[in-house]
Amino acid sequence: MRTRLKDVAEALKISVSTVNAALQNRPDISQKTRERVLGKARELGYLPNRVARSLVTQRTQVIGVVVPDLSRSFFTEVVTGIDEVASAAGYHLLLCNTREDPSREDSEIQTLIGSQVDGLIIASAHAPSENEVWRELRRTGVPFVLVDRFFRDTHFVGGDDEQIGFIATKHLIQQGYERIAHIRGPNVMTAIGRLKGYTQALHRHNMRVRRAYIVEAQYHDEAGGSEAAYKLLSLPDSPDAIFAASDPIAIGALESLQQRGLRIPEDFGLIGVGNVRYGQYLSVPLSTVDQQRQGIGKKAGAMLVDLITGRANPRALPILLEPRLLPRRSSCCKGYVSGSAVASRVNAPDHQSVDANR
Amino acid sequence: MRTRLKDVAEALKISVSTVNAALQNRPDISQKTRERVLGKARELGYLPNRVARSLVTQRTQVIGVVVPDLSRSFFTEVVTGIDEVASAAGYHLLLCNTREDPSREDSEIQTLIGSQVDGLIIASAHAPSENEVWRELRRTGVPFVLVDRFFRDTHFVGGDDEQIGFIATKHLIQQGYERIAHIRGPNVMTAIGRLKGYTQALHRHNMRVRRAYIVEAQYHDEAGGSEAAYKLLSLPDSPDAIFAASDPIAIGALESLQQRGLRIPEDFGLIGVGNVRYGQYLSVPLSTVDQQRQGIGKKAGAMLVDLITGRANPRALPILLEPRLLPRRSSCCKGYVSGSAVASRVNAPDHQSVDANR
DNA sequence: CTGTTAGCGCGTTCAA
DNA sequence: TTGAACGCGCTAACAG
Repeated sequence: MRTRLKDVAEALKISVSTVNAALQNRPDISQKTRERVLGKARELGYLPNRVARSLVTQRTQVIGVVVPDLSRSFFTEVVTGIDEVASAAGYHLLLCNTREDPSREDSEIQTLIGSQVDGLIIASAHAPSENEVWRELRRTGVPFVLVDRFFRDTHFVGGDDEQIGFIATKHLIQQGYERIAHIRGPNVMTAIGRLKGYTQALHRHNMRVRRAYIVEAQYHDEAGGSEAAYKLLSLPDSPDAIFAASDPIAIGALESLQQRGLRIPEDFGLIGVGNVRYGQYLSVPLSTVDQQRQGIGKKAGAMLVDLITGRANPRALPILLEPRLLPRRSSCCKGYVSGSAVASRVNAPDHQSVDANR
Repeated sequence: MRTRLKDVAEALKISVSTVNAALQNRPDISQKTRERVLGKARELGYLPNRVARSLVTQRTQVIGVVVPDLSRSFFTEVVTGIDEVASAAGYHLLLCNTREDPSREDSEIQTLIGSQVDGLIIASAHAPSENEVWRELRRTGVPFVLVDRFFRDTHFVGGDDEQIGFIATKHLIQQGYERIAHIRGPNVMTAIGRLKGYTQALHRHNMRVRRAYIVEAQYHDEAGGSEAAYKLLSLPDSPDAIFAASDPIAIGALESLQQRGLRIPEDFGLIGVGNVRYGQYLSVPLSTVDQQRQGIGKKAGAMLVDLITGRANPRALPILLEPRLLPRRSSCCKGYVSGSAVASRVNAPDHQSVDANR
């Protein structure tokens, strides 16, 4: 059913290794045989068996990709970025969705190693402490790059979360908001970094950090964002702006704000993170910080390919992509009544259309 | 560096095949040896080499997935659905992004076949005529399922596009709109089906189909939707509602409508297709038709797994998932002034939160 | 230039 | 209950 090298060889009454050499365009094969081989191979529909090839070459041209949640746009965009550089370098992606389950992550990584992937890109679901499997990874020597969640002494590519928190908060301050709250993400690196940036920006501008102004939600949970905003608005001395750790949180918050009858951005400022698609088409165009999701994927893919081919520095050094502020109407600006003044100021620095579609 | 069966065997001074048998939990191995083997295997960090295993078993436990554009949410949601059932059945996904390039699709499918994938799920970039590679697919006997784009005599899972077009248009008619235009997608099956449903609905309600009311845009192109709507509004007898073939098109159209100062839904009705995330949070919550994207992926995955394991009917029969109308504010309803009456009517049938997150 | 030979790591006979 | 031998399809020495 499947044509093998041997079938081509027998049809031509020559040896397997000659066929092989001809198909590899090796120079030590006569033009005539090469043509005969190519012709017959095509005629019989020969396709090289990459499994057999991998067994001997010890390379699969496959990169394992491990993500915690395929249904979140962050990860699919990262995967898209990875695929772009990986496929250009001749690699395919073997995809694993761990659904935020650390034990599943461990077992998936093991089967990926068993699959002889040439390298791995992992967005880990593990808490910072329990990094068991990576000993295994190190032992086998499979090159791997972490994205989104960082661990010591590993190759890492991610957004610069402190910067993200810092520029988002600073932006709100500069727009004249005075009581800035933060809806933070769960207890993972990225959320911690954004929180840190938030507090730093407040300090830098001599504003105090109030515990009550910091509430938590899941990154992808609009309802949670809504609740969190509701809590904040119920405070005795309620805030006049929110830096949300993600766009979905911000979108949820927006609902609460609007239900409360608050005018945005006049009464209340709002900014998120992630630059989700359609953020600019929301009932109030949402200011956000772009983390360069595809860029993270591309960098990670490029780094891994370099690691595989030995072109990269095997010393682990983290790469942080610079975030970009995308001010839109939801935070621009307190005091403006509406309309064109804001719109024109907002359009210029908005890189969305340029970068989101590449 | 990598532990092999042989290494475990030598460490234990027993034969490879005994180790193998022990690891497979075959009953004809004594409890004692089994434990010794398991212990040593764990100690040495043995992971079965799936490449070698595949070479002999002729199965890889890998499903090839071919999509034309990873950056479109439709395909990533389908992939998510596929992964859900595939991983549950013990399969991994080998992902290929063809970037809408038919020749790339052909070559990718070939390397996937060469990779000995156990099956393929393909969202084809090919125009209906040029189905070259599928002879190859048929010849090799690799089971495959098509999604999104249909071809004769193949296993297919997709949305019911005629239904989609029909119920969307019918909905606009029932809401009292009278001059209903259609921004159709490009010349592919899905767009043709939706167009057909559109014309059928008009006929059914004794409304005429006007050529000028049908303009074209790319599915994922908001700017194109915007232009298309602009054209429609420039018509002498301009429409009072648009059925857009996708949500992004509808979102683009929405911009044009608002720039024109039209009140939605009072002056103008709008409905899209796809149930993109955040559609309900847009400046006007967007009515849409849910195609069940993840459902398509799940069905396709389940069908392929059945095909691989021989449980499925090898006769090709297309599966069309039933679309669901999600009426939101953008089309509900002409004559209503605003607010709560609409909102409450709209919330009940909105399945988004239920289905989008599974 | 072409053919022969020897593995890659594992699974599956069949003997012992 | 265990071990030896063979083959999956291909690549890479080396021999002719």
